[in-house]
Amino acid sequence: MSKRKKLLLIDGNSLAYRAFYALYNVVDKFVNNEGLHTSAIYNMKKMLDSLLETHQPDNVLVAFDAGKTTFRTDMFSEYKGTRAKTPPELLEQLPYIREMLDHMGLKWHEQDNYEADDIIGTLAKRAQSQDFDVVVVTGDKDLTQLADTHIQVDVTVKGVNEIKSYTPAYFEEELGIKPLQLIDMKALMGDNSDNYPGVTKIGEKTALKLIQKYGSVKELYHHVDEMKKSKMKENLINEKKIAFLCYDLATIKTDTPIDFDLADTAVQAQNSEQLVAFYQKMNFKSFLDKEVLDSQFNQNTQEEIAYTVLNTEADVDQLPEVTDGFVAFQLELFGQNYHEADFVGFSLSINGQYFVSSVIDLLTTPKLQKLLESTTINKRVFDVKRTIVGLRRLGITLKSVDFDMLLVSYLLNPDHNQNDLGELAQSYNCFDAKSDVQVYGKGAKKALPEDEMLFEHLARKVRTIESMKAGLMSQLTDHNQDQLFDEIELPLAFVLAEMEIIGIKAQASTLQEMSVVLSQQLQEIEARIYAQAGEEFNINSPKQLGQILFEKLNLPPVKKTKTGYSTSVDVLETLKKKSPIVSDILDYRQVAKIQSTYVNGLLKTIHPDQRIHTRYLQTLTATGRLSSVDPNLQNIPIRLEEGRKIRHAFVPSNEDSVIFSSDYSQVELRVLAHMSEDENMQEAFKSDYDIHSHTAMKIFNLSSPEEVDSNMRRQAKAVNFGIVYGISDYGLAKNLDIPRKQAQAFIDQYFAQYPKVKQFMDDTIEQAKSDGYVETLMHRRRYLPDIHSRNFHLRSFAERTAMNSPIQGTAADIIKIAMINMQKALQEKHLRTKMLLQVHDELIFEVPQDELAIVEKLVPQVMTSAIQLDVPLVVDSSYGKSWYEAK
DNA sequence: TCCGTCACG
DNA sequence: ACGTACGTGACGGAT
Repeated sequence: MSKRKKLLLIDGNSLAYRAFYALYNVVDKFVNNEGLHTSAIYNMKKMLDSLLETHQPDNVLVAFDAGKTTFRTDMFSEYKGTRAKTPPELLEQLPYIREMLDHMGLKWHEQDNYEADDIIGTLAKRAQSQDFDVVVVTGDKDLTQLADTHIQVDVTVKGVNEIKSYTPAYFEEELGIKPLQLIDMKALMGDNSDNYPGVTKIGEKTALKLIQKYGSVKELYHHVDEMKKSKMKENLINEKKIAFLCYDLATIKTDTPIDFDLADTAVQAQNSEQLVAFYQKMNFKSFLDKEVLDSQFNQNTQEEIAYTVLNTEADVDQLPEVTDGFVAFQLELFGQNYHEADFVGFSLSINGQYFVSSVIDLLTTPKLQKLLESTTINKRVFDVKRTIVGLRRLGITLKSVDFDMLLVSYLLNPDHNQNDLGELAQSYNCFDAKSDVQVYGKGAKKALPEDEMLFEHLARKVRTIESMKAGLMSQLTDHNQDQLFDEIELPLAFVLAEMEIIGIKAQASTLQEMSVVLSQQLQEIEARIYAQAGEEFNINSPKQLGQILFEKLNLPPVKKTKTGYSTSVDVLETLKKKSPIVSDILDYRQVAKIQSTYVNGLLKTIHPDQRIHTRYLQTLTATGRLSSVDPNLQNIPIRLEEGRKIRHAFVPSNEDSVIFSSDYSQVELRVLAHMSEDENMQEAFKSDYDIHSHTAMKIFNLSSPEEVDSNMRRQAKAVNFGIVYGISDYGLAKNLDIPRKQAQAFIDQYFAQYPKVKQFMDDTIEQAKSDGYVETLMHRRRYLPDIHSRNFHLRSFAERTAMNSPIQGTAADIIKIAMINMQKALQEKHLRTKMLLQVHDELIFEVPQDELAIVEKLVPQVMTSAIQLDVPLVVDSSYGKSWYEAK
């Protein structure tokens, strides 16, 4: 006897509502980083797990309602017309529930014109005839009409664990009718929540009595004349049509035209990798962290590690000679900022043996220093730049590095930029080393553990670096990224380390003088604002400011944020005319920003050597750009004169030098011209036209540059920017403050004039869809899983990202190559000129006067020849006695 | 720790 | 109908 298979049919909408309202009182506690509510997703996951556990189904289908209009609304336009709108906090979660089902290997379906009920009814019948036992799970009693032999309908009472199971027998016992007679009952009594009326004055009790007596609506009307005279009889006769309409409305379809097979609902293996990524996106710590990881550790860290502790120079002398040609090395620091963080210790692996120490000075013993500075023994590390800078503080110059676990992981997937060795390894399913948080704790509790625990942690780190190398390097080759790592990122780390170590001189006195002036200004503006507001309040508080502007002064609130009124610049700009206080607030904001972020902020970061040593994050951005922290020297003001003055504080080390700056002109558009191979665009750059004027001619259909006025050029410039960002009519319209139709017309005209740009954009999106990622010229990758999302917002975002990333990323590749070549050129020519900063398309140097003539030629020459494109690269340079004057 | 705001390319 | 320009970091305030 063959065992019947089991099919679980789930009413997705009903369950999602249950999941959502069960956590309604804590709905705001379930919000992920991006502000998305996650309560229903979270609870749905728990419910699904519980259902799968209980029923152990072979097949599962989760059915959803497709939309408001169905064949039932065609029959009766008010059908479900009184339903309250789905709360937005739930609505936004539905796409993610579907995504989660995909990751879980469960099929889901929705179908235009039909409700979830009809999909369920149809499949239930189909499965019944194909030797399945069917369980329907829903919160909606209507579905109980499906109960039959081998079809059981479970109606949720509370959660999913408390249910009422409807079988034909239970039906008979409970109501004295058969399941299908429920439809007849509904025809008479109607349904309030679905908003169809039934026959006047007939409710559940009367309907049940009538159906028990006559068996069906049809039979009832057969005998309606025989009924004795009553108001009810009148109603029944008058509303016969309604009764039959309601009969049809209540009937769940069992012949929905479904375009897939029952076999397609077989439960698939869940995709753990995608699920983990999904949990991370949702911030579902409980599903991810503790239990999962801890159990992994218990199972996987069985393998012990033996290590030798080095305490004295004599211990170091006992170290074996390196015979493998390489060592793994970890320099442990307490804190992120390696320019000043305390040393914790170090570990290394030599010929498969592990050595650890917390005596940092042992690194400067001749044997170890020689090892680290050796040009023949390769070093394998996690975060080479951190290691270089840290060691330099001890007077050691790290040389010959052939593997950086962090850098390689980042190139393989820029999302894998976890700055923590243990966590990164864990994401690759290597559970040798714990994360630093697991060992050191976090926040106020962060502290060094006992020696034994620390030493084991350090030993495991180097073992992890070693064990990860082969796999990661071979993936690098698979990705065609060997050159990107060997010739760009790895050498760049050494260049960046030098720049960070040198730092840039910042004159505290200049900033302090500014601080005095700014404080004075702030006080004056503040007084004016208080006078106009009629009270004192905290201008820096958007909440208090909103109350003053929009409640007390009754200015019209233009835009709202999640938490209240928006008081951002564009809002205030539109309110400027209405009240003079608005201009004062804008001024206050501007001055306060300069004071707090730039004057006071920068003052705090000046080291005793009078210099600022930023850290470039080489493994952070999704596109391949660098970022700069502690402090960020890539967003020093320049656009407005008041802020630009900050640049007066950045000066050369000595009086005989100048600050010299070179920047690429229109590098992203040139990259686009190259990558798209668009002849019109390439022609503009080859002929050295003003690209924005050129675009203006194209989109405004002009025949000569003289016809381009400044407004046309401004708009064309915005279009050019838009193109690089992955244009949309909406975005362009907002930026230019023009109607969307006109924005669309600009875009259409642009693409007509630069047809291969359009082709390039389309191809890039296609590539993202088929490969899952996009690439730069140097094969830097970015994965875009949301390109397949059925959520419009996410999908559109992924599409724009697909268009932008290869362009922004290639520009990043180019300047990185230029920086490596630049450093080499300065060294080879024995110049004293130092490269100090990089600001995405700009390099800043400190140049002794007597080298100025050379550098003025050398820098542009190196930058423009970094890569050979089909269009020329152009560099503009300038210099002065401070960064301010290098403009 | 998150949010709104604003500085840069 | 939906509802956004791409990439970053730091600050003060609110929670």
